[in-house]
Formats: sequence, structure tokens, C-alpha cells
Amino acid sequence: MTPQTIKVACSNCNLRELCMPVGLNDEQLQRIDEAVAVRRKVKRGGTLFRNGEAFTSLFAIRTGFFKTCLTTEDGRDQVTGFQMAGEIIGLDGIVNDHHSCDAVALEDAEVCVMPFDRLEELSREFTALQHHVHKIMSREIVREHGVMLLLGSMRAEERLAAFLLNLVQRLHARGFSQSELILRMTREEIGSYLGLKLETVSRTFSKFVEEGIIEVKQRHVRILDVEALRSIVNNQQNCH
Amino acid sequence: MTPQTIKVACSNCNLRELCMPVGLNDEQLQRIDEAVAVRRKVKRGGTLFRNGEAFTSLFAIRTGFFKTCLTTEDGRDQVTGFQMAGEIIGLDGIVNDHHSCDAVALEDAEVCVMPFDRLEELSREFTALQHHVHKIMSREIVREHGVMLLLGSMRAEERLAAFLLNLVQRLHARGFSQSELILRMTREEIGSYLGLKLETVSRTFSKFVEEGIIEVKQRHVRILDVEALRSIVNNQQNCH
DNA sequence: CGGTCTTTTGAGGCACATCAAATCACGTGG
DNA sequence: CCACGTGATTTGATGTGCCTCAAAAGACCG
Repeated sequence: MTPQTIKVACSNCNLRELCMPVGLNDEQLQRIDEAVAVRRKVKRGGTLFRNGEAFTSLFAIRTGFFKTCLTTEDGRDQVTGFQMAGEIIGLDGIVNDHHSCDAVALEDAEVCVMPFDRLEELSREFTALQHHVHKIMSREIVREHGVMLLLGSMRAEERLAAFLLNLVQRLHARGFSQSELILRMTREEIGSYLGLKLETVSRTFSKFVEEGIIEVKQRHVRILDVEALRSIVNNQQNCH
Repeated sequence: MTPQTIKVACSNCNLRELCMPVGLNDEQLQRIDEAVAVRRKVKRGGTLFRNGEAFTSLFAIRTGFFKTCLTTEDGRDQVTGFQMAGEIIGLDGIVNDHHSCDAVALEDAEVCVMPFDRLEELSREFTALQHHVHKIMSREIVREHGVMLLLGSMRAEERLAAFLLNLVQRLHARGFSQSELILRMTREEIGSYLGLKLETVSRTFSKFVEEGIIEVKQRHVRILDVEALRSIVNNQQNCH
């Protein structure tokens, strides 16, 4: 079961601005190309890495959509994030040289393999790359702060509204529509991420539809009233 | 209102093994001493940094106890963590050059100021330091995964049990008792961190006391039955 | 076209929130 | 040193948002 691999080059990658720092010269880019020489395909439902596996590389998502999730022995399951093209996955593995969660492809995907020891070497040479790595990790920390706020203080409608806004904003940054999106994950996975049961997710979708805020046809969602979603998230009624 | 500052040296700091990598030689340690040359005192209730402030430095806690929290315009408030001696605070600021949360001292505290640009310079020179910085950030990411699991899938008793076990474990690693601890935060702050209301925290404490699992006298907690706490966290009854 | 997985919707229950009040701890100033 | 005010904590009564259980409909796939 060897992973499928392909030759690759960051220097001519259209996602470069998402996963690489700006301000690198050609020579530096070529050095990075040598380090990030391998791509890997993951079929839908397949895992990029699993909890407990040795950590060697970070992965830059080129195409496809992933979830990361924790699974504990006692049967708890928590989706910790959804990742799309241009995002970096695998940061959890650095601290203990082993991954501490699973990364599962929600659709056929392709990632660039970035061996972490090579990345550290290059970081020591290129200040811009070093700072970029730091920023990526810091961004993930800040993102997780936001999820903690969501899980700790929001009600179901607020959580789902925030979730939709976040997804559509990230998709828009990648050139997709501001108002339409296709959910790559099930209601159950959304629920796990948001700390809700799948029935609650489904009911909340239905409520939004009734209120004319969104249209839902299966996994296809069209946002009719962004402002309504925003005002649900920035709810005034919880500051009493 | 200039912060109080003092000269400092990592090389003879008894917390070094907590916040610095092992395997540095004397020359390297001295270089770090020059970079981390300043300490800062924060009075109880004071802030080390606030949301929106420019980011310049990471802080290593020398003494005292902090909370970090998000506060949104709409009145939401979320404690994202509690930090104690030897822990690094401020990582959230790297990505946007501005802090995105508040760090508040819950008791009189003293921190070592580590200018981040100096830290990046030294990281380029000392592989061990570079890797250490990466590990610290990865550790924070993994910690937050755990909080997401807690907030997303645990019931009140499980959350509080996990919280107590985590606190006492960290205190024990610093030479304190395995079974006794003093809470530096209010019930409300615990509740905010755990996604619960302060009344629920108080009731759950009372329940644990009734069951003979802990003793509580104000902020002083004595753990009588660690195994009971562990089995509450590793609950079998939620895998049906 | 049958089987499986996903999603929706309903009915009822429960864990936690909310509201309220009393007690307690603590710091301050008389 | 005590009285007082303030904030923290506990406890009770009640409400409700989400969960649980259940069933049916719908989508997808071999």
C-alpha cells in the first residue's frame, strides 16, 4: 500500500500564495522545490495520517478537502477542523514526533509532502520561510481559539451560522462563490465539529431555510441573506 | 505606566528545563541570556497584553498564574487557557503582529520577555532552539485539540474532572502536590473555560464532594480519589 | 432495483441554564 | 478591632435548548 506520488514544483504552483511566503527569489524557490519534491494522492475516505503514526512531514493541500479528528478509546469522536486547498495539515505531529489525530480525505485529494526536517533546514536559511512557518502555526492557534469561543459560548444557530460564514469566506478567498457552497462533510461531521448532534444540525438548517436565510438541496447550500447570518453570530441578545 | 523590569538570566534559571531546550552549550545559553534580558512584573488583575496590542515578544512565565481570554464586542467572553510557571504565552500574536486575546494575571506574576525577532534570529543559529519553538507551538495546538474534545463532547462532570486532573498534573510536574491544589481562578472563570455557567461548576464541585471524590474549602481543593476522576473522564457510558 | 447510508422530522426527556436568594469570605475604613 | 460593602460561592426552583429515541423518506451505489 505505497502512497501514490508525483513530482511537483512550488515555483509554478497556483496555490503558492496560500501556502508559501511572498518575497522569495528564484534560487530560494528552486531550493524549496527540491525539498517539496513529492505529491501524494488520497482517495475519498482514505487517511493522510492517523493518530499514533510517526510524524515526518507537513502536508500542503493541493486539491480536495480534509477533516482532522480525534478519536479516543472510550468512543468519543471530535472533528477538530476542515481543511481545503492551500492549507497546511499535520502541525499536531511536531511536538511528540507522532500525529495525535487522524486526517481523512472527504473527497479525492492531492497533497504536497513537505518533509519537516528539510523545512527546518530551509527555515534556518530563509528568514521569510521561517517567519511563514511561525505564522502558519500561530494562525492555527488563533483559529482554534475561535472554535473554543464557538463551542464554549454559542448556541446551535450561532454555531451553524458561524460555520457557514467561515466556510464560504475561505472558499471565496479561493475564487469560489460568496453565496454558494457544497458541503463535503455529512451532518454528523458538521455536528461533531460544532459540538452538536446531527439531528440538531439538520433542524437548524431547516430553520434557516424556513426563515429564508439559506437554500439547502442536499449538500448544496446557497446563502440568500449573509447579513442575517452575520447578525445571528454577532448576537446582541446574549449580553445582558 | 512603564512596566517594571529586571535583569535576568536563563542560564541559571530553575525553570529552564520547562521553557528552554536541553542540549545547549554555555556559549549558546549566554547568547540567549542576552536576548532574554528583561523581566516584567504583573500585578494580580493586571494584563500582560491585550487584544489588539502590537505583538513584539513571547513571555515565559516565571512566577504566577495567568488566564488568556477572548472578549468579543457582542459581550461574549471565553477563557482560552490558564498558564503557569514555565509556560509560554503570546503565541497568538505572531500571525498578525497583534495579539488577539488578553492575558490577565490571576496572581502577582513575573515573566521573562523574549523579543520574538531575537528569538527568530537565534533559532536560525541554534537548531535545538528552532525545534523547541516549533514544539512549543505544536504543543499548544494539541492542547487546544484537547479542549475542543472537552467542549464538544463532554458533559459537565467530565469537563470538571478533566480540568482538575490537568491542573494537578501540571502542578505536580512543577514539584507541587499530586492531590492538593489551590485554584487561582473563580468559578466563573472555570466555567468560561469549560463552557459551563458558574452555578454548574459550583454544583458539580458539590457533587464530587458528596461522592467523596474531592474536598473543597474555598479555592483549596484536595483530591481524595484520583481514580474516580479518571473514570469519570474516560467514561464508558457514552459509547453506545 | 435492492441495500445502505444520509437526512429529515416528530415526540419526549434531561442536562444545563436561568433566575433568585442566602451565605460566606475578604478588604477597607471608621 | 469591628462594621460594612463588595464580590464569590452555594443552593433551590424553574425553564429550555439540545439530546435521545424512533421512524420514514430520500439519495447514492453496485
